[in-house]
Amino acid sequence: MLATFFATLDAVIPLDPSVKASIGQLTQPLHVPRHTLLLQEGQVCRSLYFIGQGLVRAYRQQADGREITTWFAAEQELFTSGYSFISRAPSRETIEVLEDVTGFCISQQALTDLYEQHPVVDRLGRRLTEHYYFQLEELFASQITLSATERYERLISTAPGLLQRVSLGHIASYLGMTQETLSRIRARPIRPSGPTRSS
Amino acid sequence: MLATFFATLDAVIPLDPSVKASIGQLTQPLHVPRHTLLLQEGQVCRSLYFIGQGLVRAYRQQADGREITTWFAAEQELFTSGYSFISRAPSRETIEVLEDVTGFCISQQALTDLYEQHPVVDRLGRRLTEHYYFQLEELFASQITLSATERYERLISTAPGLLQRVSLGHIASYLGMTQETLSRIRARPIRPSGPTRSS
DNA sequence: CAGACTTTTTGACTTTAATCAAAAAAAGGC
DNA sequence: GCCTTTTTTTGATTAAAGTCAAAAAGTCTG
Repeated sequence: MLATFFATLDAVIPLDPSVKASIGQLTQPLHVPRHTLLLQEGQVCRSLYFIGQGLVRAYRQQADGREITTWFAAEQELFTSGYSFISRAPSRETIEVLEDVTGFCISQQALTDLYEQHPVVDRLGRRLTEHYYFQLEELFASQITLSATERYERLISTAPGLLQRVSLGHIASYLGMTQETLSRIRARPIRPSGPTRSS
Repeated sequence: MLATFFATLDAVIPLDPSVKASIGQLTQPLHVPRHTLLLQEGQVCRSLYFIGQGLVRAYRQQADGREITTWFAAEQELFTSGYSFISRAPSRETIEVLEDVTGFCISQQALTDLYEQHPVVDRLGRRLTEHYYFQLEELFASQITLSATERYERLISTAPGLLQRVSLGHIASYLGMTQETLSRIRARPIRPSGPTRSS
């Protein structure tokens, strides 16, 4: 439903009905089944997507064939292959649908039109980009400063539902460790997380 | 000189003279000596800076007292403590002047005024944020996928001058390794970077 | 529900980089 | 220029996570 899409955007910056009308006109409904590759490495990402229902991930294929998951996106989230979409350059990442997706998409051209028609969309884009920047900044900091175990614990607290929906292999590569390491971390007894008195 | 500042902005998006006039009015000249802390952890970052001459770094202090350098900025670059500046929240990073800086700064309020006066500044901000996002994305990918040696080699090719200007301790924490590890990497014989025939 | 395929776990071993400690080299201040 | 302070290097050892291999558990599908 478009309403949830608008609600998500309104939370970033309240939009006039005229802006919403334009967005509504330029937005296409989207229905893609599991296992679909919405974008393959080397292609230019021509759309910005909004997920009403479902789950996707992006990954980069390394020279040795290994896949590194770079992000996940689920309900009420926007996604695209950022650099490719903005710069019209071939993408270095592949976008894979992990759970059937229903939602909306906006083409590059449609977004360009929106930018020209409504200056507030530039502000919306700025706010969203800022938001994603700060999120990435924290993720990066955690990668530099935390151990494998701490990164796993951080994921549990920032995205508790994800573990139940995504295979451990994908999670492990997202956390910058091997599947075996993640499996061993999970097998370890839970460490006490604070002073607990058992009288 | 303001001209180099405008040239940097013009490279992102060409600005009308009226916009430049507003920017010029709201911009303060900046002169800070080496060792100055432009921002300390816990303070709100109230300015966006442009460097005409000089070099700064940002770092986070970890619980164990260790400093992790999160970025460097030098000539013709903008910097601020992003999240703090945008959200008016206490900064988690400290900004330290490594080489005397001359440049300009714009206050939060001035930037807000600019956004209201000239919609094109929203677009400028969006483009700049996008640019920094993609840069961070690549840095993050390199952290996940590359070995310590490869990360060092990447830095040499992406920022060749930095090594001559910054201490190894700062570089090492920026690259996510210890100073000792970086020192050992540098001491190692240069590995052949391609097939070379010695007839 | 049986077999095939995929995912997760476990084990033994290796590699990479961190840690702790100290020496050597370089930079700064008087 | 000399002494102090900081930075960088070197050495020995440890810890963390990766690798390779195989077993176990879980899923999908006809």
